[in-house]
Amino acid sequence: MTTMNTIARPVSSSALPTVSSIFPFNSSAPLTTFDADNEIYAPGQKARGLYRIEYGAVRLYHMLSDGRRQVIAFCLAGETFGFEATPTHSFFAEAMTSTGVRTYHFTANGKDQAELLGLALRGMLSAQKHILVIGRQTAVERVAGFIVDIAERQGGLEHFDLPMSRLDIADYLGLTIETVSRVFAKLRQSGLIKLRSIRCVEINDMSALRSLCA
Amino acid sequence: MTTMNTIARPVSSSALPTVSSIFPFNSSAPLTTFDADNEIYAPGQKARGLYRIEYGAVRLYHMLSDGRRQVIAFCLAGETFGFEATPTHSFFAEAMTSTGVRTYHFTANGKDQAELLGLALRGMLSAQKHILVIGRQTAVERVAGFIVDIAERQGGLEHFDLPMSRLDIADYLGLTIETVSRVFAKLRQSGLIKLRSIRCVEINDMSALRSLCA
DNA sequence: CGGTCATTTGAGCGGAGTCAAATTGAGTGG
DNA sequence: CCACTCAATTTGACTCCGCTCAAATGACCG
Repeated sequence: MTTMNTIARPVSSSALPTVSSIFPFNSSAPLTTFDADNEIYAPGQKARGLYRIEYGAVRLYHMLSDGRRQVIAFCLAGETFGFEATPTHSFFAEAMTSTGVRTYHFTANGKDQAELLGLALRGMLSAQKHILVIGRQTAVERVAGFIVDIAERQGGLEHFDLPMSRLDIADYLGLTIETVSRVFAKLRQSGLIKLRSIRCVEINDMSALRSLCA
Repeated sequence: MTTMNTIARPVSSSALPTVSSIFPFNSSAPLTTFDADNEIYAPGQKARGLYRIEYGAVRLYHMLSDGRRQVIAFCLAGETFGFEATPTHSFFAEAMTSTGVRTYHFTANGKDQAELLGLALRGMLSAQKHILVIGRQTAVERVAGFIVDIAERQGGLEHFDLPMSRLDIADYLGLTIETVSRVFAKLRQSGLIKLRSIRCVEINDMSALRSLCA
């Protein structure tokens, strides 16, 4: 049951995970499962611990009152989310596909604290880097960077499945679904990527893709 | 968004500061001073601890190779910055005005760890909220939210000085200097704010300003 | 008072958004 | 295996918010 959505996971220092992070503990909390698009938690709910994804994928997002949505992070298998600076959650967490998570609680134990601190610091850095992407990069740069990022987090294989829809990608990159679609088309027409299917991307020219990221 | 980050000095659980945070320790490290626009650290340099601002203000930013800049956070007096997920710094830190900072080092001591964790978590949340602002809000919403944020962090007075230039504001909000200037003009013409001087803002209608934040 | 730099204002452009229609594709049932 | 349905995605046409380029104004300082 460990490998369903794959994932090797060599954490290199340059490839930093999202808000979520590789979970450093051994443990065996009970497994909770969620179907696609089911809510794991919502803003205002009391935070009850950390969630480690056994299989599947999760989106964390904000929502404005008029419906505008901003996805903060995608968390993949092996990664951890649920950190909070306050006693209550600040975001929505939703399964993107059928997903299984284990919940963990931290103790005041020094080792736990140190590990949690590392996760929080990496989460902060990841969010800060995303600010640059959204604040100063063009649509092509954002999408190219996104593809490279997901490719690396999936283990760096030449092809991989996107666990998220075009709408999710758009809301993550601060774009619209149409723009994301057009950029994918452009990258495909330029020969940098191939779309084996709508959700399966094959990278033909990784270095060109990287140079597009600015 | 109504609460960009916010908040006056006493850190309540609901009130979170920027990347930087209110420093919870008593100590008396030596004071280091920087003139306006002087570098405190740069990406790649070895991180040597945390910096608490005694007076002045600091900007943390990213830079793309073609000169595009994204300010990640403004840190004001009393706040702390310099957290890193890696052994080296990831950003530029620069004094915005004449600034004095004290450097601190954390020990493996449990209390220190716990405090640092809190700072990191608040920094992460702050960055995540900024992603929403930059990814999904209009120019007017961003500037209105920014003014409210700074007003609250300056103590919630009816008027206050902006420690940063229009260019800094633009690079923080993912806009251009011209757009920031035009939005300030619009807010002034609408009677929501008054500009006592180019750097001094007076808020005439805080609730209208808040409702503009979306 | 003149010079320099920051900011504002104006005019026009363009990248990404909006609105709408066409196409693809995953299911579903016959 | 095929026909049909419905949702997701793609593509097209056009719009507009924020950007670019440029000039005017204002603030500060020797």
